[in-house]
Amino acid sequence: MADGEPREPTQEGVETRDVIEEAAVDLFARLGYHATSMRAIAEAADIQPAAIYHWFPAKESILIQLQNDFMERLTGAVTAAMAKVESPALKLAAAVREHVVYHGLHTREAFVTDSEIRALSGEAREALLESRDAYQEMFRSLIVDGIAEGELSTPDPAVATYAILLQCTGVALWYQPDGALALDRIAGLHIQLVLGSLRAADSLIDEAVGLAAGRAT
Amino acid sequence: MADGEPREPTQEGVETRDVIEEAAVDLFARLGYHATSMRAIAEAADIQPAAIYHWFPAKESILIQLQNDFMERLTGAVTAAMAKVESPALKLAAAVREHVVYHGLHTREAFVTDSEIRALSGEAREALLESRDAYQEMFRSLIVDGIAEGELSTPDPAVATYAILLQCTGVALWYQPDGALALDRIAGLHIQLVLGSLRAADSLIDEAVGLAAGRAT
Amino acid sequence: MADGEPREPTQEGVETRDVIEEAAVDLFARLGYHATSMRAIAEAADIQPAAIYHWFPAKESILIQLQNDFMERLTGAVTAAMAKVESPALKLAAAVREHVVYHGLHTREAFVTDSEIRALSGEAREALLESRDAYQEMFRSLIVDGIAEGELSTPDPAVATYAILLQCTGVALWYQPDGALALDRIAGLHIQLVLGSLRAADSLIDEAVGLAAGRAT
Amino acid sequence: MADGEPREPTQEGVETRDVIEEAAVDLFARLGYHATSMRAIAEAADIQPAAIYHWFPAKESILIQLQNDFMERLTGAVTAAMAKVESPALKLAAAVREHVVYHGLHTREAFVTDSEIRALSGEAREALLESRDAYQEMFRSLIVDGIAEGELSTPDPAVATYAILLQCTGVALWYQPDGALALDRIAGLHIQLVLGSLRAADSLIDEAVGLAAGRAT
DNA sequence: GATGAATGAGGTTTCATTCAT
DNA sequence: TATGAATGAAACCTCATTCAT
Repeated sequence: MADGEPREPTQEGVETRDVIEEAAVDLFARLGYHATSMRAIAEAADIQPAAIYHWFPAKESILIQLQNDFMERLTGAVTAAMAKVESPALKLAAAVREHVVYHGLHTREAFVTDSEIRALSGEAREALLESRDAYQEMFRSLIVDGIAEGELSTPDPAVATYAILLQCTGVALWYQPDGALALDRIAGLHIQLVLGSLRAADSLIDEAVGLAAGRAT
Repeated sequence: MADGEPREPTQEGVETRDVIEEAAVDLFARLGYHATSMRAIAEAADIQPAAIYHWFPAKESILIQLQNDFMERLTGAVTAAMAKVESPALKLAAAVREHVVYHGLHTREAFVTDSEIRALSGEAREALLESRDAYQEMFRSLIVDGIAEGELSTPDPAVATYAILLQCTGVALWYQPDGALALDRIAGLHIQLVLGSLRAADSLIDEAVGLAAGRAT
Repeated sequence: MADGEPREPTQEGVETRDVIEEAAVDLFARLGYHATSMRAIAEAADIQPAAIYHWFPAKESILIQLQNDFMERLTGAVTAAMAKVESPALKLAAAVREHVVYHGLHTREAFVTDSEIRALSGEAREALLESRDAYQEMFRSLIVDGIAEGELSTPDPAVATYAILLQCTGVALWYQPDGALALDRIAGLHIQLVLGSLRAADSLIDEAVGLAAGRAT
Repeated sequence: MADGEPREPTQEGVETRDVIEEAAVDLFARLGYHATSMRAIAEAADIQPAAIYHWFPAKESILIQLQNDFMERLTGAVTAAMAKVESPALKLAAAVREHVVYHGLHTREAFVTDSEIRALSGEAREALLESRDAYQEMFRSLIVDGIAEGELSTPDPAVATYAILLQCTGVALWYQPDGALALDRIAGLHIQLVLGSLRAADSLIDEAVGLAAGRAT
């Protein structure tokens, strides 16, 4: 938030900033942060390298903004989705669904946020790790609650949380918008996999998948 | 360790190659391939940068060797583990167990192999993608066979394969050898999660976990 | 001149490009292309090595530009000189004169263009060889025409062309602007040598030398 | 002579030294001295780079030996050829013939000797320049003598010497042993060109060409 | 708001050479 | 007689960044 504050948002200016971000996320996702040069970003954005420094104080700021924005919006979307249902298992299903859909809609941002944490230095890294941990904790406590309520079962909620988030986050790695599989269906499949791996009852799984179906972000 | 200090005369030349590889895998895993300089590798290996070129023709070659070695050994270990049991579900459990254990024993190699495919160029990239795809296909066909035999169930074996491998591979991201959790136990947990997500019967899961337990790589 | 001294603000950016070219041609001529480092060029141009890359994409580009410019201007000057007289022998004399004078005025460019063709790679080499061959062909056909008209005589026009161009080009190797010999006189001497070696009549030689005299480039 | 003295000439050893020299002259001629690496020479000689240092103390020594040998042998051959005839013009013709033939038989050595003088440093450069100057002086004094005897005529013997040697030396640049032109004929042509450019009588030229014909080195 | 020019540090790689064996 | 391993310097070039305009 602190880094790379937007200047006065005249219409043209804001566009340039967006063009830079778009170019950056695309290159970061395809080549990686360190393999992407400011020159390459500038070229993709059809401006001069120096112009980037009007909008971002440094290369790292583009990354930071990207990652923080993604985490904030993801957390918001998932929190909102969870609020709409009651039981822990259904909340978990809603969270999984929103997580998968959001990752499918923003594969590049998701991948960059996840894989380039190590490119950050100092405070920015700490901050991102913190919000990531908070995000994971949301899922873990749902699982714990679900166990407490007898809906779910697993010998190790912490490991299960890692495993579940990894498989859901991984959607960003292979999902393609123009592919044969609809994002909605993929989300449903993941609910089934997740609740299945937590030994939920068939009826609960069916309910969870059914509730989730047909709703878009 | 300091500059100028004479090193103990290396026992064999090949040791230098190993030292370079060790330094490289460590840095690649911590910083990423592009964020790791040859100078840094040389420093970590306590040699001059030029000496690296006596053993590897280019920076990329170190990465290629690392990745190919890992994939080859992983595939070998998993194939061998699968051969020891009969039914598709038990083969899958054995594969999951070996995959998790191998990734836990070689977290850095696993992570670098997985995350730095894009750092490769041309043929090396194609070759690695090919062997990765073949590896994935092993798992997918086990799932398909398990469904055919009535042991397993999932609406979409392809998506399930992605999801399962992602969560098992992810062990390399968080497992720490000196942590509280034994690798053996983590492997067992993943068998439970995987077979659970594929709706295997409780008895089958128990059998699979039991069979796997107590065997080391 | 010394380090750290502020330079007079360059009048125009393009001047830097010229300074680089001047430094490069000087070093290439004295040390050879491969013995000249970018650092040395930068130092001679009183800029940082990186600044060169603002004006030329690579070391080879400096050479290519140098050579192409020289060949183009030389060909233009010689072609123009030839157009001013009628008979083949007089055209040849005019060409020799212009060739010698141009080489004397641009000894370094001439020498570098001639001697560093092999430093080029691929297309640039082909292109330069082509323009050099076309240039040689101009001289050869003049000799052939002169023979046809009975003005000149030689058993082998091709060999004569090589020999004549070598001796005229060689002026760039030994001529010194501040030396005792005027360029004009050297050009006249070469007309005499060339026409003499082609058995031209004394009267024709005298006419050719006379026509050429007193005209500057 | 001083540099790179041959060790005890056991049969194998001498062979290695020759192989190195052969590889070096070939590469120096094709790529230039500075563009040729010791590794490349070693590879062409099918040995390890370190082995070269058993036979030559440094890269420059290979060049020095090459150039000195060539100049010594060339001077010897030309001197011997000159001794066989009497008048200055015929001596010049014999010298031209021997010079051309020797350059045709040793194009690579000739070219390297001529073009890589600037690659030498210090004493070696001085020494080579000295022997080159002495060689040129031989030709110049023949021309001066020829003029004194009324056989030859040129307004400037010094310039004529440069021009004549440049065209004759240039044979090394374009002559190809397997080409259509016999070296003998090329030598004859150059005698004609040289004596022609010095305004020798037709009868003298015919005699000079005739005397030279049919003799091989 | 954006550019063109430039910088200083550092990137990967190659160089000629050395030396113990 | 030759090698394999290693070195320190330097090669070309790219990097993120700055700044006057």
